[in-house]
Formats: sequence, structure tokens, C-alpha cells
Amino acid sequence: MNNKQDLPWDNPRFRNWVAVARACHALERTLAAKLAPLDLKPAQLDVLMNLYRHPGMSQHELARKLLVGRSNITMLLPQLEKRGLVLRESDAKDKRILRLALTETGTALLMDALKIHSELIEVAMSQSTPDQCDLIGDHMRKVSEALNGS
Amino acid sequence: MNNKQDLPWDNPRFRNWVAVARACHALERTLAAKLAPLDLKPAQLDVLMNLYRHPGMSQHELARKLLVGRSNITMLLPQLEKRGLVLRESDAKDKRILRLALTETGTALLMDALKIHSELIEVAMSQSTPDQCDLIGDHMRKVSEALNGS
DNA sequence: TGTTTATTGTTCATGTTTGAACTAATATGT
DNA sequence: ACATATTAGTTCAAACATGAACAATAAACA
Repeated sequence: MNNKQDLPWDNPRFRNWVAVARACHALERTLAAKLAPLDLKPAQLDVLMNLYRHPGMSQHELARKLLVGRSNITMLLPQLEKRGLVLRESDAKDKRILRLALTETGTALLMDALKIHSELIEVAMSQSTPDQCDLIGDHMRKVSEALNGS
Repeated sequence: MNNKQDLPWDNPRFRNWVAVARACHALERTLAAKLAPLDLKPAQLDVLMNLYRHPGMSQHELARKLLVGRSNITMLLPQLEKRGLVLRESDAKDKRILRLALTETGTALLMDALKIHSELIEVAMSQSTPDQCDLIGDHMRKVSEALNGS
């Protein structure tokens, strides 16, 4: 049986990851609050960010990048499309695929949102030196890779 | 106007935090999948974990620890209570407060879930040395503090 | 004491996320 | 070519989270 001696909380790695999860959650909540004036949710910002960096993405590719289901994207996009932030046009060669891109308006709104997001991340990341931040980033990229293969 | 020169992605801190968020999200999803056999969601595991460490907590205290609204706890607890995992009894001195505690069954299920959770965190944290993990943990605790004051 | 203010937990309406079942389009294999 | 299997996106119902309004209780204070 488990006794107090081998409880996870006695393991520094466990406690450290819990701290990571808490910080992430806290930043997400704060971001949501600060994005509210733009009438934008964090999930929607994630969409805009990905479309900016990868214009012409399909919905399926977007879903995989965001680690969500395809149906989630289907529910998310019409709102953004109606607001004139995103364009959807079907691929010429494969009629199943919808190619996504930002409009001018979408790009402009993204820039405003990124300013807010960046300021928040600056608060988070200024807690350590740039070198240490790089170390953290490298670690987290390895974590993502390790988890994709499990 | 923003041009490419000062886009957030050119800032290492921004990219590093994005990596943190992605890793967190990935681990959360994986955890959800691995907890499914126990019929337990990550949010419910968080509740059990906190009640184990802080028996006698009120719902309000629990909500603040978990960074969620009080109503969320109200919706979450009856399920766990019906499954015989959690006990709720009103405080003798302040009749507004419900004091929470794990049952034997709840503790046993928590131990099973913690095993799964720990193994997953081990995967995540074995990507760096213990010293580096401590550095990451220290950083993240500072982040949480910094965000609470914003 | 009596009145006002705060706090705890609940309810409810709204919006979000999810996965399974579905349609349409394309690939694969015979 | 034809049947079968995959893939992209949608629909739908159920689970979940959220915040505002509310009831009950307690605290503050005149």
C-alpha cells in the first residue's frame, strides 16, 4: 500500500510540474480577462495566431496544432467568419478541404490581442533570466515531443 | 504599425511560453485519456488531491485553490459525493460553510489516480535534470505569485 | 438591538468542448 | 472501372464551465 513515504508530493518533480500547471492556468485566466474588451477568447486568439503564421491551413491541420477535435474548429470558425476576421475557401484540387486565412480586419485585431498577450507573457517570463527561459522552453518542447509518442 | 520586426514570435520569451502552454495542454489531454478507465476527469482529480492534502476545506477555499468559480465546485461535488468519494458536512460554528473530506473509497481511488498522474509527470520531468526541474518549478511559482497581483 | 454589509453556497441561463454518427470527396486495391 | 477504405468537415446531444442573481447566514456597526 501507499504510505506517506512515497506520496507524489514528496517527489520534487511532481511538485514542480504542479507549479507549471498552476502557472499556466493562472496565465490563461488572466489572459481571458484582459482579452475580454476585444471580445476575444483565448481559444479564438490561438486560431488567429495559427492562421497568421500558417495561412492556407486546413481545418484539420488547425485542429491538430491546437490539440482539439475537428468539431471544435467547426463550431469556432463561423463566429470568426461572421465577424469578418477569417476567410474560408475550399481547396481547388481537393473539394473536401477548406483553406483558412486571416482578413485585414482579423490581422489588425490579432495585433491588438498579441500586444496584450505579449505583455502578460513578459510578466511571466521576466521571473527568470533569458538563459533560464530558453532552458524552460527547450524542456517544454521536449515534453511535447515525448507526449506525442504515448 | 506593427511590422515583422517586432512580432512576438521574434521574442524568445514569447516562443518559450508558448512551448510551456502547449506542453501543459498536451499533458492535460494525455492525463484525461489515461484517467478515463477510472471514470475520473482531471478536474475531479484536482479536487481529490486538494481534499487529501487539506481535509476540512470549505468549498470556497477549494474553488480559490483550483482557480475556478464557486459554482463550478457546486456542480462538481455532488457527483463525487454520490460515488461515495467525498463527504460534505456543515460547519458547526458557521452554518454557511460545508466542510469537505475524502472517504476511504475516495482516498483509495485517489491513490490509483495519483499513480497514473505521477507516471505521466515523470515522463514530462525526466526531460531535464533534477536541478533544472527545480529551476523550472521555482520559476513557475514566481509566475503564479506575479499573476495573482495583476 | 436593529440595520446594513459580506460571505457561503446554490440555481439558472448561456456559451464551450467533446466524441460519435453522418455526408461528401478522395485514395486505394482488385 | 468498381468496390472499399480514408479523409475533411458537419451535426447533434451530452458534459462542462462560467458569471450573474439569489437565499441563508454571519459580521460590522450605528
